[in-house]
Amino acid sequence: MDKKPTTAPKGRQQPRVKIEDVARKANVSPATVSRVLNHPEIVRPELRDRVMRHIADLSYTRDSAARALKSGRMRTIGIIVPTLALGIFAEGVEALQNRLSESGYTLFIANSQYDQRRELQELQSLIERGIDGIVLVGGSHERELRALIEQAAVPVITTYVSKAVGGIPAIGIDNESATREMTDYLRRLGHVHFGAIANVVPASNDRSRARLDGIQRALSEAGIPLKPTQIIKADYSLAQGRSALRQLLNDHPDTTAVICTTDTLAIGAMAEARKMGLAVPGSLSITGFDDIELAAQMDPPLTTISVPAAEIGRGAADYLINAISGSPVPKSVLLPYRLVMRASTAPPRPGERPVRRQQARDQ
Amino acid sequence: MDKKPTTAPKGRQQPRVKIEDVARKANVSPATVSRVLNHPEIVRPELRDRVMRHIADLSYTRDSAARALKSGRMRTIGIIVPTLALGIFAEGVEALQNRLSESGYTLFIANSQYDQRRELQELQSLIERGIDGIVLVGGSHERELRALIEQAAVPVITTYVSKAVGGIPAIGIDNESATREMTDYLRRLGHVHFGAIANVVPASNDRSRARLDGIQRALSEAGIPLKPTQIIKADYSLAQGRSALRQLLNDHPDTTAVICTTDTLAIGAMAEARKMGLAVPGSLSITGFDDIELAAQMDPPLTTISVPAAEIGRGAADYLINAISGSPVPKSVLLPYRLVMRASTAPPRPGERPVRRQQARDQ
DNA sequence: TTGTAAGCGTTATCAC
DNA sequence: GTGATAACGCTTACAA
Repeated sequence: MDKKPTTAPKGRQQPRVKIEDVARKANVSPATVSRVLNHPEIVRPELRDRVMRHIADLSYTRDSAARALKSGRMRTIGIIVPTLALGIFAEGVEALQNRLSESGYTLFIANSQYDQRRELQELQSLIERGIDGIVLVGGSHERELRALIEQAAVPVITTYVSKAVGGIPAIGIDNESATREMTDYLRRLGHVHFGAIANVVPASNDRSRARLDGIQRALSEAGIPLKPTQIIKADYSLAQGRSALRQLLNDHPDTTAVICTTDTLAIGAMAEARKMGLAVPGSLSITGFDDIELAAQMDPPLTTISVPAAEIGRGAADYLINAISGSPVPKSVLLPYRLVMRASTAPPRPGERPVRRQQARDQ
Repeated sequence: MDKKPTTAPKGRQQPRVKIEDVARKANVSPATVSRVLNHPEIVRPELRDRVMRHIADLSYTRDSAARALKSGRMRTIGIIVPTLALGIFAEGVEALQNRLSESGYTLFIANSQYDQRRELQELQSLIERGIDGIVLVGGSHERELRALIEQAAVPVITTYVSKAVGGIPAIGIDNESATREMTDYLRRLGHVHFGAIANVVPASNDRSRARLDGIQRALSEAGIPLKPTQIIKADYSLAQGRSALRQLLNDHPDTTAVICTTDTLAIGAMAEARKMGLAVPGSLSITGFDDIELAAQMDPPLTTISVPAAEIGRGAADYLINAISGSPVPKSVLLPYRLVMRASTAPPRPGERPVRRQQARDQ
């Protein structure tokens, strides 16, 4: 490790060039320079050009702190994600940032590690920074959060869910409806013996909760409600997908379809199935959620729900930019998901599994 | 899509509570309130408590723009990553953010999409925002970048590489040495027929370039230099890992070891090998780089290089915090990587290959 | 059309 | 130990 210590360059040593310097060089008043920058159309073209030249010459840039102080606007948005480790959030953040950048906004990022207490602290810190808008994930938050946001009078939007909760507008998909649809699809394939693997740890993850609800309701309505032991609770790691499948099949060897609330869990489940010598989808259908890049590349490719993360990010940016400028904004934005049927699902094959199926589907 | 438009709440409508309000309520001068906040130890305890109570009562928070204007410090760091889609960057960013948050700093995030021109623009925007420090990735940048940074007199550090380039200190691993070690390891296993799959698209990716260099140099020194057709250039997608392996084996059917500069490429290569009926590691050894979560979960688990992304992020934070405060900082920080030997590598089995290959093709 | 000048909210430097 | 006061760099009435 190269540790030769040198003294760091201390902050701005050369005093920053300011508007007054430009004004002096251009022989105009600071106000004119400011106008050239902010309302070029009201400055005489000839003068404007001269000023602009000097601005470029001195490579002058405005001090954003001073601007913010004067205008009350930071041109800054904050986002708090549970974690960046999940590609789905990373993708949304990236899209958000790109769109904001186009509009001259900059993005503060913070992460809560799925800890609502910490989310509140980060929000506090963001608000103190004077952000003009805030992006959250999901609808499950600490009590104080709403008061904090209201007091700061900062526009807010929550993402990856579709229903406004507690007055906070949302942009995202209907998670419950998505897993309902997935469940129905599997039912139509002929499956009767289901299992669910859900990343409902921690409990604050309301997206996964909704996904699990969708599965449970669809099956209840179909008259084959899930028993508690048919629901394996996990976090979002691949390893837990593995152990969850093992546990599920241990308790319910007749399972023919496993619905996971996350691709990562599904991929773990697939890996375990392979290890157990179970053919997918021959002996066991497995489904995921999110449609991460890897899903399509699995062997077999994973049937899953595609979540429009980039659109969510862009939409959140647009929402906030409009809200800040006082433009009309929707109460919430429901984005479509897509059920992507690939090769990890198929009709169950009666007879081939330990347990008899009265299934009528042909192969 | 729920589109009922409502009028957005416009910016701060209630005037923000300021230091003067607290001062009036507490019957002290604004200066005292400021001191309570910034140097509590020099204020009479009794007075201090009273002021603090009123601060809490009004839930007063300091205006960061005004503070920044006065102090010249924004307590803000910026980072520009090529993309957030790569887990390795997301992990580093998260660690960076966590450490900064502990120290009262907030992180601006921007992404360049591997476009150096865009990196420069984002940097410009960050500097205008008055950031106190900047984190970059890699050592390959636009010409103007250095001048910009120097002029702004902002401490900077580049990450995921270990050598300071052009006066910009670095924190990360020695990528070239890592692949060298990987290559040597495979050589010791007995491999002679190598192939490399490198994500050297786009060319600005100097980390991958260094990784490829490591492979090439190690093999040159061993007297078995790689032919151009033994090097497949790719981007960083799994799909390209697949096609790269196919092309490689097409041109060089006798290949027994494939070194990839990225886990994702390696996983793609493994998937393709399986599809071609090639046993890994029996017929073909495959290695990755990064040690993403999935690597250990593959079947077989992937031999790879573990990159300490979280340490890089934390280290970058510490570096900048020290640099900003004028504390001594190292010229660069070389972090150790780890060669993680798992089951995707084994000694070559001469003679067994050609036959299998044919069988695989015919299927 | 351009210049003058008054703040924006905070903190540091002075007096007291 | 505490209070008045003067910046920090910019924008915008208002005046010219």
